[in-house]
Amino acid sequence: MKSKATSFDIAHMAGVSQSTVSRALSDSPLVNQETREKVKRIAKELNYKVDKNASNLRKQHSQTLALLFFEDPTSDDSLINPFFISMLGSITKATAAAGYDLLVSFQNLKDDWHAVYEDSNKADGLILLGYGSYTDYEYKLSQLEEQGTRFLRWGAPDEKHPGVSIGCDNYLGGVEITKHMLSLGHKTFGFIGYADETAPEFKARFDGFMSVLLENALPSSNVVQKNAISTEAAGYEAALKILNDNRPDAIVCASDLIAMGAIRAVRSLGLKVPADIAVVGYDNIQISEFASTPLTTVHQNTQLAGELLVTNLLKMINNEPVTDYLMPPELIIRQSCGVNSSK
Amino acid sequence: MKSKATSFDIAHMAGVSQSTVSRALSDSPLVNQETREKVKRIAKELNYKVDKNASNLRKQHSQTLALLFFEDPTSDDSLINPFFISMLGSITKATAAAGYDLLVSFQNLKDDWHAVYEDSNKADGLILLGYGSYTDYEYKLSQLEEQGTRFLRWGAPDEKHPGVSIGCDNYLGGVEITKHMLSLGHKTFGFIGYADETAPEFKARFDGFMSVLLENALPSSNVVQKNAISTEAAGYEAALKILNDNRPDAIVCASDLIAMGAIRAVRSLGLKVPADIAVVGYDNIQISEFASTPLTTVHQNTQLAGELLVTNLLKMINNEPVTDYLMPPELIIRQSCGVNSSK
DNA sequence: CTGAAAGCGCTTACAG
DNA sequence: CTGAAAGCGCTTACAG
Repeated sequence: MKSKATSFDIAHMAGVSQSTVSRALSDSPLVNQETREKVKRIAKELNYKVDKNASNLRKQHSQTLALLFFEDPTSDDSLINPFFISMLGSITKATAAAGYDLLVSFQNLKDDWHAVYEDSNKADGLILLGYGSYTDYEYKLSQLEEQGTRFLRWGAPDEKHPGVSIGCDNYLGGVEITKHMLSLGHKTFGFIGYADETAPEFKARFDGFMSVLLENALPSSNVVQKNAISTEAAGYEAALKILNDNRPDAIVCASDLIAMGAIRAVRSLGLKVPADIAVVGYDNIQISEFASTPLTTVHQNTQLAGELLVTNLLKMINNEPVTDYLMPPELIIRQSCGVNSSK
Repeated sequence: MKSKATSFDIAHMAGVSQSTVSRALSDSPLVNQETREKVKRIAKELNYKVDKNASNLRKQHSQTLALLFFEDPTSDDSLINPFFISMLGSITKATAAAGYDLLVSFQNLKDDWHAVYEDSNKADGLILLGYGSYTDYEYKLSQLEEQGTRFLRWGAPDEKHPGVSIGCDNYLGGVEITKHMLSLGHKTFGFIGYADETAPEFKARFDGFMSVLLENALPSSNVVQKNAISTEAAGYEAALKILNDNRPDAIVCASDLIAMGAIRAVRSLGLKVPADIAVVGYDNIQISEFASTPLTTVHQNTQLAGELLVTNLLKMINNEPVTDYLMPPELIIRQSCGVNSSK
């Protein structure tokens, strides 16, 4: 293994100064066309690549964005929430398109903030990605802000939280899905998913759901809500509890994973989806389309979300103003509610 | 935004030299207990973090691993192969556990190798992850090696390829799945998936499959093979072609995604899985469990794979010897082949 | 145990 | 258009 070439090696071979090499390689207009070409040719021959550490140290920025996944502490190790996974792709691409590198790390919302600061040091900006409540971490967020770290949070804008956030309008998603249910004649509901501050996304969906019921003068006795984390197993358990007590027209689930479990629960009692009980999910994860009964759900445009996150973070880095943004949700009607849309 | 503190600031405040600060912070045994504590306290107060660029430049290594996804050029943008996604989690964790950072980038196998070299410059080692053939890229791989880059390839070891690789035994996977089919009495088969060098993983699965048929003296006229890339749509198309011509006992698919499509095709003709036709997949992606008919498939231990990839790459970086490794596959029997295992 | 000094490989004013 | 020089913020021999 030969030691790597430096700009001095190239300078030597090209018979110019090292400064000129640096200029030529960065396409500075200050350098003669001919010189530039010669330098570039030699650099190529030597398989020379600028040392990022040196370059970044000198330039005082890292040309790197960090993506911090805050894991759902409840979900098991091997199963990352498919929704986030799908955002990873678009974030990676948007980052690369902007000429930045992407540092990815998984964080535990509970304790690993030390690592966050570490990362904030290695990156020009941070993207915070994770379900769940940042409520207990406002303090940390403030500290991040105070420290001058540029960061963007995925999630619903919330005046209680420092920093700007980009998210999907979960309230509106809940509204749309519920209107759809009502239009199909469903009147009594189960709702599965946390509906409190520990899961702001779920709560927003639930609130949207309830608002439509209220609007339509349906009594709150028409709905029974059960907490559940976003897993198939939790959805199954919760659905079973609901079905043991009563038999609503429909079960509204705070996530697709929960919905998968709910469908299994319905079936396990010998009932059919959607003939006996309708089920809706949220997220439009890949499974939802291929499920035994293709799931009616709400799509969140992860492609757009990733791009928005990256371009806005870049704006922050360039000291341009950035504001909260809420993306509209998109209702995807499939078979699990009793409507058969064309495939 | 106040400018970041440096080790000199701390040195000043602590009344010691900057070298001592550096030593104290890195827990050098050379520094007095009391001094260390004072320095650390002040560092904490100032929210000081070592500048990685400076530190890495000085130490001449980056303490970073790069993960390069080679995208299946055929798959659409938004859908990353779930199998790889699942490896991302374990790789990230293993990397973090080793105290390294992870740089993630998506590459196009075709042209973006420039970026690979870039990355090789920013990381101490590279993990190459992607389906498909590296055949055309041997040259690039050699160049990487020549350049002294430490890299590990995910995939079947292959003497034609430079570098060491860690992979799953696809041949054995094909063997096991086929033995299972035979034990259920299936005798005629469709096989969906490329079975040539462009897709070495698929080919190995196919070869394993064929070897068992041969062993059992089944004529090759008992199998019809159709090419397909790893998508639901391609699986659907290919299955339809097979079913239009003949009606095998079972369809063996080179991936779960293909199998999902095959199942849809079988159904679209009014046939049932597995009653009329058995279907098997490969990968054990999340969908396979929740599919309309839970899929019999082959599990690849992504958790282990990720750890193996990281620990072995770290060994390479430390100049320890590393050899190719093939992980055994694991047959997961569910309902799509006609056997009802306990859930 | 501690400090002064060198140097990692760049970029970019400064001077010509 | 080009070169000589400074300096980004560290780590680590070297000297005490």
